[in-house]
Amino acid sequence: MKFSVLGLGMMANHDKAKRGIPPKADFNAWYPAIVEIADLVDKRYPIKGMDVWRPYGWRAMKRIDALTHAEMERTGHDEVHFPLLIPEDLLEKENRLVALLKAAREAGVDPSELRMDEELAGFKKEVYWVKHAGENDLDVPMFLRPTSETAMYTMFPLWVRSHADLPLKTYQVVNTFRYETKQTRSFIRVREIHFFEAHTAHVDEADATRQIEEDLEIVANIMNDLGLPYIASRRPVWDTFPGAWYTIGIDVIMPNGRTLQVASCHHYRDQWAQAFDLTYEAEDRTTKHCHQTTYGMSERLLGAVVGMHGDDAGLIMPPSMAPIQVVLIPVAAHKTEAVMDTIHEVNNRLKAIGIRTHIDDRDVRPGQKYYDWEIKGVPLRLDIGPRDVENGNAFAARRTGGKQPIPLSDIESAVRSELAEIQSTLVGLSEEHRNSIVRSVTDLSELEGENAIFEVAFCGTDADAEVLEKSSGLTLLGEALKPFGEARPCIVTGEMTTMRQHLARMY
RNA sequence: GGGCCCGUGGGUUAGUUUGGCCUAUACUUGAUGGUUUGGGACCAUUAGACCCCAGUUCAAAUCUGGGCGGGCCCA
Repeated sequence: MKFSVLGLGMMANHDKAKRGIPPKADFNAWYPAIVEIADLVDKRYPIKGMDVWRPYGWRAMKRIDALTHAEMERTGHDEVHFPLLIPEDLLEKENRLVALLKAAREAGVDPSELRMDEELAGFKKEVYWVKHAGENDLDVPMFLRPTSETAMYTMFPLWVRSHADLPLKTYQVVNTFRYETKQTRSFIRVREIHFFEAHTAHVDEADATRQIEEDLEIVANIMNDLGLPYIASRRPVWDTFPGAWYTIGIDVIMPNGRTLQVASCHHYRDQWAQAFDLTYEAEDRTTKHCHQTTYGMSERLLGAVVGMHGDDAGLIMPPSMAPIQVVLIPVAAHKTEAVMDTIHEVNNRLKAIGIRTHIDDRDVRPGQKYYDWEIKGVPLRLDIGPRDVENGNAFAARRTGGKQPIPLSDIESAVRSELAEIQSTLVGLSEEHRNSIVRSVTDLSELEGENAIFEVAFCGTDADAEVLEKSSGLTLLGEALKPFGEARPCIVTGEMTTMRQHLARMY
């Protein structure tokens, strides 16, 4: 914000305050403010952690979903839709599975390498229960799905009979529920979650592993579309999803250097299949257990887009998912009829090539429109006034910075290249951001400083990891999917290793 | 699990310590009319609130208890 000696600065300051956007540097104030000011959500619904999606926010989310649907179609997943309610008794299978794995782990592994496992029964406390219907208590209580393994794997055995039914690749986009007791935050920590989950079943471990590789490719595509910097890590054992052989977490690097897990993939091997009797008849007529995977993402993707790209003036939507890619602003339309004619012509031509446009013909001053659309993060603005019509131009202003006239005669390709430039600016910024935040360190004493993620060589036990986390106050994201090229000494044990791990502050 | 704090128009808030001056402050917002319109215009008119229940009291936004809702800190 600029201040002038003439008091105009004071005016500007006051006007800014009208919208009440705190500076982005104060992220913890900026984020909750901007999601409401930009009309993404209405937090006034009287249940904590359950925001109302407003039209603009919902459209933004649906655009992100559209990217996901396109990837699902490309990779041959079929969309399904399971019930929200799950009967309590189905949980028994799952509990038995988790207990079994826990026992096995404890029996087979040196206890010094294991951490204390607090939860397990914790699951029941984090879900919403339906215990009455009408006037009656239910014989079998039901709960609102926190995720759909239990529901789906009850049905999968009915669907899978032979190897010809495999691979089974399904997904759904649904709401899931978690009874959060901690502080909630729009999109980031909520009680009703807009959730995507893909569930697959395969003939063997190798095929399931190939699925995980495909999942990571999908992650890469979507993250590139959204311009988000991320780290994919194989989670430590204690952070592995119950019942999973291993879990890969996808963490976005937020502006303040904290990480936000936006997605995860789980390789279940045949552990769940054994618990749920998910078998198939192989070509050699023998009966085998399926190997399964899941891949989940949530509305946190939108939270990451908001957090990563926004600035002091509001949101910045990447063109790939912006509900409105181009806003058309008629200027001084009352002076020349040709202004509105030109606006409509440009609008029609852009719509014809599939660009999402909006004409802002409200009867307010242009300046107010500019500010409004900056807050909402529309990537490209086209002003058209009498002067522009005369010159055969539209005046293009990029939300990422920069303004210039572009020719009306070739408006389609000019707009396309403006949008492409905005997209690549955002991707470029995201890479810069990653490079500025991730710091490679070789000694425990260097694990200091705010706004940083530390890359280390680490191959210690769970107990070593616990010490590492406790002493630094950071969280171990896990083993990066790409190891170091050459072995280095482990930051704790000093042993040579290529294991590349990250330590960060997580949301 | 333990501790602390808060609840006033759509939003942000003053007033609560010490009950009465509250027929509740200011900004913002909404509506209507007019003048305006190339970076947040202005004027006029107008709309809108003390979380709920019980109690104390001549008198409660203010005190007490409970409920509901929200926030923060620690494990």
